[in-house]
This record gives sequence, C-alpha cells and structure tokens, in this order.
Amino acid sequence: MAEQAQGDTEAMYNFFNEIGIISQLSTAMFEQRLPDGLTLSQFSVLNWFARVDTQATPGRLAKAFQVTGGAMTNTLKKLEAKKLITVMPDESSGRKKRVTMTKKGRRLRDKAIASTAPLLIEFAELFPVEKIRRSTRQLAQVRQYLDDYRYR
Amino acid sequence: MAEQAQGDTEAMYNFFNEIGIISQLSTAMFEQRLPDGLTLSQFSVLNWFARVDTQATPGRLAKAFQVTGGAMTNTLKKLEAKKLITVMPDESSGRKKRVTMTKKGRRLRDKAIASTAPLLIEFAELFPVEKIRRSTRQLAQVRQYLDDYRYR
DNA sequence: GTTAAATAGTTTAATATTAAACTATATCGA
DNA sequence: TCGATATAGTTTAATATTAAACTATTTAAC
Repeated sequence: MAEQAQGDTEAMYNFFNEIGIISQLSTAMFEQRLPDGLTLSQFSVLNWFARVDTQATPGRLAKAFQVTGGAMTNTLKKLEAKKLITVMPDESSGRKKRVTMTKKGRRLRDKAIASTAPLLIEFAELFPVEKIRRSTRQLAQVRQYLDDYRYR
Repeated sequence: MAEQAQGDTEAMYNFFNEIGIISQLSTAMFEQRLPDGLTLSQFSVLNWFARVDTQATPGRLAKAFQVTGGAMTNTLKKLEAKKLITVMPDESSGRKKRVTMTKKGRRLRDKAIASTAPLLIEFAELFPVEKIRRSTRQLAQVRQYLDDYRYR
C-alpha cells in the first residue's frame, strides 16, 4: 500500500493518548494510597527488591525502570533518607555502589502492597485477570518495540 | 471467592507498569520529532483545534486533557508566545477567555502531523491498525473506569 | 438588593524528571 | 605501562506538572 489513510495514524495517536491518560490517572490513584508519602518510583524500587533480587547497583535499577541515572540517584536518596534502603560502596569496584533494602523497607513495602491491594481487587472485578494478562502481553510487545526503536 | 491470589494483584501491577513505560517512551519519541520544540501537550492542544472545535475556553481544554487549570495556563502561555494560538477575553463573561488557533498554529500542526507520521506508519507495519483499534477500545474502558473512580 | 457560594483562570511553591556536564574509576590497546 | 576510552554515579539547570492559595466574576439564596 502506497498511502496510509489519515484515520490510521489517528488510530495510533488515540492508542498512545489512552495510554498516557491511564498512566497519569493510575499513578495518581496508586500514590494516594501509598503509605509514608511513598511515590510510585520509590515504591517500585522497594517492590523490586522484594520480587527480583535482594541487592543491586543504582545503574541496574535505573535500567530496570527505564529512567536516567540522575533520576535514580534522586529516588535512592529519598529512600535512604527514610532508612528504607542502604547504600554502600561496592567492595569489588570503586565506581559501583551496592543497594539493599532494610527491614524497615521490607515492612513498608508489605504495608504498601496491603494498602493498595483493595484498589487492584476492585479493579479486577470489572477487568478479569485473564483479560488483563492478555492485554499486558500485547502491551509488552509494544514496549519492546519502542525500546528497540530508540537505540537504532 | 474470598481470597485473591497474590499473582492476581501482581498481574494488575504489571499491566499498569507496562502502561507507564509505554507512555514515557512514546512521549519521548514523539517529542523528538515534533517541530519548533513543541511538547506533546502543546501539540495536543493544536491538534485538538484541528479535530474537535475551532475555539475553546482554557477550562474546556484542561478538562479534555485531564490536566489542572494551572498546567493549561502554562501550556497556553507557551503556545501564545509562539503565536500559535490567540487568547482573548470572552465577550459574554468576564471570567472566561476565548482561545483560538492562528493560521501559523494550523500550519505548524500540519507540519507536526507530517513529521511524526513516519513513526506511526512504521509502527503500523508491526502492529496492524485493527489490532490497535481493538486495544484502544479496551484501554478506553479502563480509562473510563479510572476516571469515574476518582470522583467517588 | 445584598451577601454567600460557586466558577474561571492565574500564581506560587514543591517535586519528579531529563539532558548535559562533571568526577572518579576501570578497561583496553599499543 | 601509559594514554585513551568507556563506565558508574552525581550534580546542575531546565521543564512540565500538581496542589493550594489567590483574584475576579458570576450565580444563587434569602
């Protein structure tokens, strides 16, 4: 096909538009329920330690969340100030740092999960988990595409 | 069902997580291609005038894009400084203002559409428009839910 | 008609983010 | 081994956004 109908690009535009609004609304709703003034970014780091690994470098976390190093420095500082994580120099390399979650961090993460669960459970009543999983798989493909695209 | 498996809330979490990352990546990619240093917000306003109505109050635009009045004031100021829109006092009410797009604004909007189209067209090769439309309909339901939820 | 409440828009202070410049350390090539 | 380059992380300046306080105007209640 040589030409693309104007409605086609509009469909793409609408898609990304919905994505943007959902991102905005869901972040706001989620943060309202988070304890201790945790932001979504801060919670995400704590949750990462609970789900993925018990330790990490700032760089690994920055990559995992697709944010700049500077943004991660900022997030980690906030978490450290609240004594939810520990940041130590890495023995094996003077450049790197070793980040771990404190017990207090783990407790707050669990509390955060508990206080946001009702939101997700109610959401699940209208949007069944299997549907959501299917959507997520599709979205992951889109995310992967965009992710590859930007390093071309 | 009394209890919800832990994996269920995790599925929801993953869903919103993908949404957030796609929002971030797509906005960045889009803005890179926009002419004249237009931000996505600024472009969206111009595009609104091309697609929805030829005039609006700041409040109507703020609602349309789900941003605060302050954010819209800021966006409109930037657009006005670039002479892409005109902001005039409303004859019928001293509180309101009347916003319209200038010819220059219309031209820049068309240019923006043209310069971002390749992105969307290439995207459409991997993600067929019908699939995207279907996703968008699902996402719109989610957005609607969240939108209703926050005013309860 | 006057006063109270609601509405439209702006301003201000705070915050999370980015890109770019910077510091420090590690690696690699000759 | 030394010099160049790459990597890890931080800092700085700029920006878009929000919530809250504020101004001005309109609407509503009495």
